[in-house]
Amino acid sequence: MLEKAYDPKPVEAARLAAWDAARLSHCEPRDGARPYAIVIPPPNVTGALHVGHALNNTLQDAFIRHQRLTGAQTCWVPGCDHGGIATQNVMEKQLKAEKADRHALGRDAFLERMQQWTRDCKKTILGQLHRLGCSLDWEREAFTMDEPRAKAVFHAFKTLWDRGLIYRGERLVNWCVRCGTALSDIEAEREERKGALYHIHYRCEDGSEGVVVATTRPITMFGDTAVAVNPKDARWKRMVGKKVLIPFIDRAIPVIEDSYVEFEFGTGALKITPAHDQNDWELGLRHKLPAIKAIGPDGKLTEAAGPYAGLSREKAQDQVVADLEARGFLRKKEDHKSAVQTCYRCNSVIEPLLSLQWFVQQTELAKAPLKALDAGEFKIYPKNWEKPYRDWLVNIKDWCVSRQIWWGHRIPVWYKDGQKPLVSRESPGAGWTQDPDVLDTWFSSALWPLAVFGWPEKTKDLAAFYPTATLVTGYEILYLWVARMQMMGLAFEGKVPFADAVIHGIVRDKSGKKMSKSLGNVIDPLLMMDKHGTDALRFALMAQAHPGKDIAFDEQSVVGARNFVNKLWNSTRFVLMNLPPPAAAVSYRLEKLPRGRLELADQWILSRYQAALAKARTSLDAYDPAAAAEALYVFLWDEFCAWYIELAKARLLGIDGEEKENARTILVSVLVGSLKALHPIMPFVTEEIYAAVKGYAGESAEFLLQGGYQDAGCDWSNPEAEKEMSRVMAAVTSIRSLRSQLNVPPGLKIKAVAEGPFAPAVIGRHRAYAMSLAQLESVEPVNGGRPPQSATAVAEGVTFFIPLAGVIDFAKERERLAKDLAKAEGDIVKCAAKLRNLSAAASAPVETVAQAQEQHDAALARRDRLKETIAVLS
RNA sequence: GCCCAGUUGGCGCAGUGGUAGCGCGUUCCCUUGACAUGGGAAAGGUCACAGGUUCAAAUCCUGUACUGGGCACCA
Repeated sequence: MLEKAYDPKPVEAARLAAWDAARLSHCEPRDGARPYAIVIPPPNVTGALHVGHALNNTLQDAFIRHQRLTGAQTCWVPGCDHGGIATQNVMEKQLKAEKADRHALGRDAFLERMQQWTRDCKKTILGQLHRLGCSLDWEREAFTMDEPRAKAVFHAFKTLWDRGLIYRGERLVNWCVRCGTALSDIEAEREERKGALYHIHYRCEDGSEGVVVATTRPITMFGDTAVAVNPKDARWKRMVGKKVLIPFIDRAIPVIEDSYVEFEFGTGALKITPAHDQNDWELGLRHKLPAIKAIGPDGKLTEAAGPYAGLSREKAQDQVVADLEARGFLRKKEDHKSAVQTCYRCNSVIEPLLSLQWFVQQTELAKAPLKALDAGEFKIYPKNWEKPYRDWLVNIKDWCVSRQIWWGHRIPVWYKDGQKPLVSRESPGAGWTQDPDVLDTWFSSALWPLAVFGWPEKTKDLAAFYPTATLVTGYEILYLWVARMQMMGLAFEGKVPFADAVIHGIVRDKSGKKMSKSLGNVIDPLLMMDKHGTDALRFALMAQAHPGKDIAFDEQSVVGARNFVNKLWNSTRFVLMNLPPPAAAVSYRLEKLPRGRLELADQWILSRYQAALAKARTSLDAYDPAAAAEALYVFLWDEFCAWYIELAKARLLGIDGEEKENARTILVSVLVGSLKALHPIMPFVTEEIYAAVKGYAGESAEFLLQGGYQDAGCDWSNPEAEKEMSRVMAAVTSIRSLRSQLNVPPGLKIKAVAEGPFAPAVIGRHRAYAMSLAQLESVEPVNGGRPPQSATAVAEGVTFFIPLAGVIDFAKERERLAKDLAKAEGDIVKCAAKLRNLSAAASAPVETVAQAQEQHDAALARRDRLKETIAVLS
């Protein structure tokens, strides 16, 4: 016998142990079954998982389990990402807390510590994924920096090099002063900040007035190599060709013309600093201007800044502005908002810096992904991300892949005086030194779907599971990761790495704010699992995972899901209580039911059951778990438990016979089929229940995943039964409502009489339903008119009179009925308007007209009954 | 500046042409042999605004406002 309340902890532990022991989620490629593979977005080894990871991985697990239940051979590959800058930052913080730093430690010792950290962190993360119930193939664990992946990285680099798609060059790159490394364009985020626009006077070399330039960053003037004005700008025409002097250092720079310069902005004169601004860099190229670095990689001003050399950016800014003002160079200072670029890892302001870096040429590589998108070989769900994705590929710029950090794949290029650089994994010999930089962490991530299957080797796994089916990730890494995987996969294997990308939202706090440690609003998924159970957390997330939308996460939703889990548990308890002992039990299977002899509730629930399962399946096929969760929740709670179980009670308590057996068959079958449908979302409780009931269902699979979805055997769809049942329910509800409003004690059985076209059904074949669900002592036809001292309940096709001598308050009853009447009148107006509309239109569908007519007539009938009753009461 | 989403009861969200739904919360009643992690009944919304298309609009179109996001930026 099951416990009264579901206790997730012991169940989860036991189920995980059993799944592991059976290697349930391990897969070897085999012939015959359709492959369905997913590679996990490898979490960075930066710490523990957060609730966003819980969402991401529950989605994947739901899809994997769903596909497996449909008969696919599924493969879900686990792993972690070394996480480059992000992880190195974590370690640097640790070192700082120990009053140490990586330079003091040295590269080798630092890397050793990183390895140790990585081992611990991987264990934590994979343990958490395991706890979440993820049916990952634990025997395939991969890491972006392990040996097989290192081989893949080298092979990719070498291949791109050989194809001429990798080059080294001095370019203006996004430089994070704090992280001490270059970043790619997408790793620099833009942020609007308040600042000032400074108007600075540059004297003319010949002693004349000179020009006034406007800039937000006065300190870059030490790197100026020209001042540009618009050729059509009469104001500055006189200055063109002359030379002006940079304040404080008096370096002379030419005044040139370029139509890029806007008249309206600032003074119309633009100082040009090719080494510190992207636009200036391009202007510099156009006019063959030299590039002078005024700010170094450490964020401090260089010798070019003369007296300011050695000051930090921030200090120098204040000092230079003060001095400009003191010396009369500052002509004007106005408030100005400008977009600054910040580092996506540490949020500090990025400095455009001229430096020697490695780049991957992108235009060529972007062609195949665009073609794949156009051809429909690659789809993004939801579709609205396809346009930004396409735009990014179309406007793509070369990818800076070198990072001046230590944690990562070292660039496999070796240098020796007088020799061409050599691409090699191993040292080519004495005298050669390896490039000190490492590759962007996204370089190895881009190879992930290939590398986890052993690429570049032509492995069986690669043949079986590449291309993979689905990639599940957040929109924040659509370009950073998704697009790059497409480029690499197509470049190396000629096939998309995954056919579908499912883009989900981010999990926010309950008021919709982004979770962050500093706000203190982060939700720990482990805590949620501890408090409410893993299935509850998973269900809560899935029920809100509408395609592409963010989730406002409230712990209450987990409590609600926990309640649903418990409801499922208890409905099972009820079913088991009403079955014969296992030894005596036959197997209850839908195909054994006598189709022609089922009663209304049976026909109804089977029809609803079939619809719910179909909805759940198609929703999961369409990557819409919220719709699947909703369909199953409503079916199980509001239909199966609230109505069917209640209706079946009478039969189960009654005499043995076909009717009781039918009820048992349906209870067991519908329960088992629903468990299977629910299993992708809540694997633990469904597995536990399945173990308890599968014997009755004639199933022998050890685990739910091994059995596949239930085959209903035939089409149970039955619109007539659904309609009839909904009328019964409405009749029952009308009596319940009356009882409640007249304060009839719930336990008190009452007598009722009924009239109307649907009354024979209520009194006759559905008599037992009405009796038990509405707590009636009896229900009889009206004989000789309305009973005196009775209350009235008007439902569609049937009116009940409940004699309540002494109990009934006539004023209250009139009030109640008046309300119903008003509702009926309102309905009539609406229905009549609709009917008029429809009759005026030639194109109106016949069924719509018939339905509207029916609704109209029903409302009319209801109104008439209510009017009569009110008249009698007055 | 351009583009894309969103705007529905107190809160969070479904709902792509035919009388507005769900969860949580709220009110009243109920410890009746599955479940108080429960049951029953109820209150609560002119579906952001303005036009338009249609017999019929929360739903389709146009515009506006606000919110969020993406992209690109005039230093």
